[in-house]
Amino acid sequence: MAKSKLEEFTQEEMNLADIAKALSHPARIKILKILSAKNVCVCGDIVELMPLAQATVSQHLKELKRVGLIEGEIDGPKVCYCLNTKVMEKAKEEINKLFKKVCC
Amino acid sequence: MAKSKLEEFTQEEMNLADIAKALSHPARIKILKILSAKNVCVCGDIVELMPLAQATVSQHLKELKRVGLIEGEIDGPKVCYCLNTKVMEKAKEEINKLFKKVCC
DNA sequence: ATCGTTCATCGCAAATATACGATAAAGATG
DNA sequence: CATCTTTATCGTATATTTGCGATGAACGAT
Repeated sequence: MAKSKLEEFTQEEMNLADIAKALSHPARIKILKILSAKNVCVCGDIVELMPLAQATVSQHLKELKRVGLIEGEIDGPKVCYCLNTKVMEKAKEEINKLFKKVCC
Repeated sequence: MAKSKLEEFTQEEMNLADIAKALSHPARIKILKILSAKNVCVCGDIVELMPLAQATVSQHLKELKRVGLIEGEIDGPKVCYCLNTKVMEKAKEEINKLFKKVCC
C-alpha cells in the first residue's frame, strides 16, 4: 500500500482484510490443506509437496504464521508446523460475520 | 517423493486465493459494507464515504467487479453499483468449504 | 453547440509481493 | 572436532498493488 490513509478504516475492516491477504495466494491455501491432512508436518515435507523453492515456501509459511493461522515448533534441526485451530476458527467467524452483514 | 515441483496448483486453490485477494484490502471490505447498507449506490456516493480519491475508489470497484462480487449499471452519466448476492453466496460457500476441510 | 457532471482510464511514483540462489544458524552425526 | 541436514534470512530481480492527478468519454442540461 502506497500512501493509503489506513487510519480511516475500522479495525474490523483491517483485520478482515489482513486475514484475506493471508489467504490470497494459492500456495498458502495449499499449505493449509497439507497441514490439515497431515495434522503435523515438518517443513521439508511441505516443501516437497509444493511446486516452489524452499526459500519461497518458507516465506509463505512466515506469512501464515504472521496472522497466526499456523504455528511452528522447533524439533531439533527441523520445524514442525501445524494449524492453529483456534485462530482458524476465529478467522472463519470474522469472515462469516462479514458475509452475514453484507448479504448472506 | 521424487515427483515434487511438477504439480501445479488446483483450480480450487486458485479460485479461493482470487476471492481472498478481492477481499484483501480494507477499502474493498468497506465498499461491500456500504453497498449492503444502501442496497444500491451511485459511484459518487461511495466515493464520498471513502477516505480515498475518486480514481482510487474506481480501481477498487473494478477489482470487486472483476471477481463478480459487485455489479455496476450505467444510469445516465452515473453508475449504480450493487452487490451480486449470488456470487457473494458462492464465495462464502467456497471459503467455508476450505475451513471445513481444513479444521472447522 | 457549449458547459458542467460523472466516472473510467492513463501515466506515473512508491510500496508490497513473489520468487529464487546463496548463505547463515542451529542441531544432529560421525 | 568436522560435516551434514534443515530451515530462516539475505540479497536481488521482477511483478503487482496502491494511490492520485490529469484526461477523456458519455451524458444531461442550458
